[in-house]
Amino acid sequence: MNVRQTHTQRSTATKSKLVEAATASLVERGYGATTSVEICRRAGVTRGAFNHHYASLGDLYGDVLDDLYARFSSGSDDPRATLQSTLEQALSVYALPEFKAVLELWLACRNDEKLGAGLFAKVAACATRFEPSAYPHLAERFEKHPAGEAVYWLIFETIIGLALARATSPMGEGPAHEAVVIEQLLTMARDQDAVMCAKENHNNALSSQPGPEANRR
Amino acid sequence: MNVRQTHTQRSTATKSKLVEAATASLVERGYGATTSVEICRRAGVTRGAFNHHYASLGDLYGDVLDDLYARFSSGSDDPRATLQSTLEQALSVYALPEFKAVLELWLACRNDEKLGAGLFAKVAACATRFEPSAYPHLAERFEKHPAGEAVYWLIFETIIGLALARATSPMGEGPAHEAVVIEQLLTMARDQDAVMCAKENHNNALSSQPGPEANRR
DNA sequence: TTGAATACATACATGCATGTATGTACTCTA
DNA sequence: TAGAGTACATACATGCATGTATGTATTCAA
Repeated sequence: MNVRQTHTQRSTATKSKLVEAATASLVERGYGATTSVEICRRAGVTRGAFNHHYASLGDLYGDVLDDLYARFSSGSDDPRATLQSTLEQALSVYALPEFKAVLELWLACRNDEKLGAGLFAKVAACATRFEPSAYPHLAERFEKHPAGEAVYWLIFETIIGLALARATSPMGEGPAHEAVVIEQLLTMARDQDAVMCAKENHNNALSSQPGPEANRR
Repeated sequence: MNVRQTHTQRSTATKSKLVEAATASLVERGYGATTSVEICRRAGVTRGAFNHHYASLGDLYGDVLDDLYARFSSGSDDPRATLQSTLEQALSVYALPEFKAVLELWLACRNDEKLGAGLFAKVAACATRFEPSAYPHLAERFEKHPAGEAVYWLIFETIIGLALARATSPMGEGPAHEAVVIEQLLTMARDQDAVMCAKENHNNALSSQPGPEANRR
């Protein structure tokens, strides 16, 4: 029916279509409504094709998570990361519609034992990518400045909260107070960066950077 | 079979059992696995009883949300609320296992059109209970101190993030960094309270309260 | 006290998601 | 190029959740 294709070409193409369809369905309709029938309908393949490549939905979700994590953490290995740059990277990611797919799978892992058995290790492995240890230079500074790590985790949890707000809003838009919260986070990140930077190289950073306590509004 | 009971007594007792069973099932097994069969099994009633009182699961979830909101917001109408007291009230609530039931229903509302049609108004009405306007004295101060409202919303979203972390963890426990994040929030709340309080009654608050920039760690 | 309404209980029918089993066309390898 | 393996497609069977319809016991109201 199609043009001539190698086996691996057909396989990867079909699996890719299934992964994309599953992601889209998770975002638009949630975990509960994301059935194999719905996924195959979106992907334009039959359930036979799905069953040939994946033993269960959980298997497919494994590939979905791999795909999403790869998208989310691209470019996160900058060796000169600061709290501000880390925050800005996170901000560029959390508002993506696909983030809802991750939230759906997180909750599903907790709820569905069979799914969790297969996926939980992958979820846990992903979680380490968001820990400070994933940013060596940040982690190093945190050893001397525990307050920096506190700010890091505060930023992290706040972003998750904002992502959940988007995921639960009817059109996927952010809450009315989103901008002001982000502004607050940016201020905190910059202030803490200034503190940590100032103590590293004593007296040359303070003049060019705003003071650590600046809360301009 | 039972001792003599009035009609309304039997009704309220049965509905109460159904609400509790539904909440427990939402917490333990999530929205997807919370079927009418499962709820009735937990409640110890037949599906006939359930169908007699509720036209659908969505109707029951309406009562579930009412019950949970009543529990969560009890005592939130203190006229002398501060950011710190509001935060402490929130901290005493968000870690309750029942909070996961609310999260499940929030996401389900977004995912399930039929459910959302009936429940979304109720969810939105609940959301207003968490807005600053629900704390008149706080809202009044925020008019002169927009930064206070920023801190308020930051606290709000961070707590949601922490609640989600608990909801998605295998045993419902908080993340390792939970304590340090909460400590950071408390510091921010106290500092901002001091700022707002200091500007209200000029010079008597600063001596007894820690300075607004204190970040003791 | 008697009819009517309420509060259930039971049984049946329907729809849907999944799993499996088998058939077919294409591709690779020897 | 011929057999074998791969990549699907189709059909059937099963299980489960929901809705409905009807039956029964209890309570209420006149």
